[in-house]
Amino acid sequence: MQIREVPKLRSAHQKCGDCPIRHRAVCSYCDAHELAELDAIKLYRDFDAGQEIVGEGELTETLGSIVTGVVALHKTLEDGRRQMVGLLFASDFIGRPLRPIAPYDVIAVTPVRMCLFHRSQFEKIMQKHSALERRLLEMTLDELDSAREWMMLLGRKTAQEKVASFLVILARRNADLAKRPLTDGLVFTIPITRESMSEYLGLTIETVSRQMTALRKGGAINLIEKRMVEIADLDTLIELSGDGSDPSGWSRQAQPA
Amino acid sequence: MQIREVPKLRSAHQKCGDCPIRHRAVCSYCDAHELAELDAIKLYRDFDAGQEIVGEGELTETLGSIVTGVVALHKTLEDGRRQMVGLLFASDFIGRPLRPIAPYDVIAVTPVRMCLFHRSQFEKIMQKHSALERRLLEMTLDELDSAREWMMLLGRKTAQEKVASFLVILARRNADLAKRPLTDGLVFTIPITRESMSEYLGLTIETVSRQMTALRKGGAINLIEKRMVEIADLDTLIELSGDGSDPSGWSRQAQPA
DNA sequence: CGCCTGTTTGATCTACCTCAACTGCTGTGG
DNA sequence: CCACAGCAGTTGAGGTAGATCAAACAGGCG
Repeated sequence: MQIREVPKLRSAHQKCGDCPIRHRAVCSYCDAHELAELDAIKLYRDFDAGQEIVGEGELTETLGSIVTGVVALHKTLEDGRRQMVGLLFASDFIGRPLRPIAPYDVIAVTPVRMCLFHRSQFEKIMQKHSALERRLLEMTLDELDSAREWMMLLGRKTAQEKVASFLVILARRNADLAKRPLTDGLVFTIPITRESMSEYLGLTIETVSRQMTALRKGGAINLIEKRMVEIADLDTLIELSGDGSDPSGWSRQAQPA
Repeated sequence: MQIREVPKLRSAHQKCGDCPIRHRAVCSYCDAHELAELDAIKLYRDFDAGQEIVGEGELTETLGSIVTGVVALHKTLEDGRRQMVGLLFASDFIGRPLRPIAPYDVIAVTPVRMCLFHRSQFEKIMQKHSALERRLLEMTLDELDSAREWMMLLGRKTAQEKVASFLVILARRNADLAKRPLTDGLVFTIPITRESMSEYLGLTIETVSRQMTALRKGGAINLIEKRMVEIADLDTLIELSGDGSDPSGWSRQAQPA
């Protein structure tokens, strides 16, 4: 559990200007001067897949952005039941300024590189320059919308709809990142295990597996590998996801205005 | 449905200084000067119980704080399944700056008085004075935590645990507002119908009713009236709610630093 | 090769849903 | 003042989606 004891520090000290998440992360509204201030205090750190980044209830002395990789937020009940409450990707921000105690586990799902700041230093800069604060507010509002969409999924959707919805989200994100339209034939990998999927969707691992097979047999998807999906029939998949015309949501990836 | 056409405008133009939510709302960090600016553009509006304040997918031209009353946020699937995704009380903020399209219905559960601002005016002031923005960020982060706690409830808790959890939240909030400790004997009213409870908890109305009876028969609560609950045995109730020692959460009402 | 982890598939069980009836209030109108 | 309609809530009987328990399979790795 405490692999965290030996954090890797490979300080591949990259200039912020070249950063792959420069235009989407919390720093995206910063001007050159502000960026320089952040640059001076930032710190890269790598985590292995499966490694715990922060434990539920812990005091966190750092916060920062995901540069590469996928991170999951988990809550656990005493008897071990677990629910994923966030799934974060490159450019997403981890840690809550002014709220030092983590209300959930933070776990690297794939190998992850973080761009970290010390809490107090970051908070100081944030109070000085509103660009950071503004962007963080935007990102938090988007997270909140996404959490609410997820609540609808957890509370009211069937197992089939949950799994289909999850695949649509992943497909959207992948099409987005590849700057390609979301169409039949799109192939992407599911970055998490079936077990994590079940924790995301409020199901058991068996039910997730059965629904994946059902979607495959129903012609909505092809399973190229267990973790590699091809969208065979997007319309069907969206239909099965329960939010057909999807007026509001899911696309948290909305461009930052 | 469109009772909204005839909004009451009773402009009981109250000074911000006397406002009951002055020290908790989005404006709580504002100094006298900033407050005066807000005062100049604010507008009170009252809504009846059951009235729709904003519809899902609508463009909202106003945002603001709840002065009195209870407000619910709902999402609806095409086939009519509904999930409550937020339950807001006095001093909570409604509306998302920079995000004009509402991703959910906003409905007055009790009679509600709102303190409203025009979106563009509010955003302008917000960009000028960071006090507003800072407080809004804090409140949004707290909402997000609360949404995540709720996800845990929806995804993993049993019907019994859901209902017990809901009662504990209400009890906490009531004890808080009354500035009294949370103990056996506390009496409070449930501000929503059984139907709304079921939409909050991702259950049916019948299951909610059955679990209320079970909690009563189990000696955890007394039902003074259908909507009025006495905490008979707080320890049992918390035990049944599933998060016994509750390390992290539920207490979104944390004092603003 | 055999072990381990992740995944699939099958058989059964149960918590919660669905459908239906009934109770108690409150308001309305003859 | 009573009849009764309408709504919120409760209770019961039976059905089902998804959980649980169990077994088998596939791929990677020492």
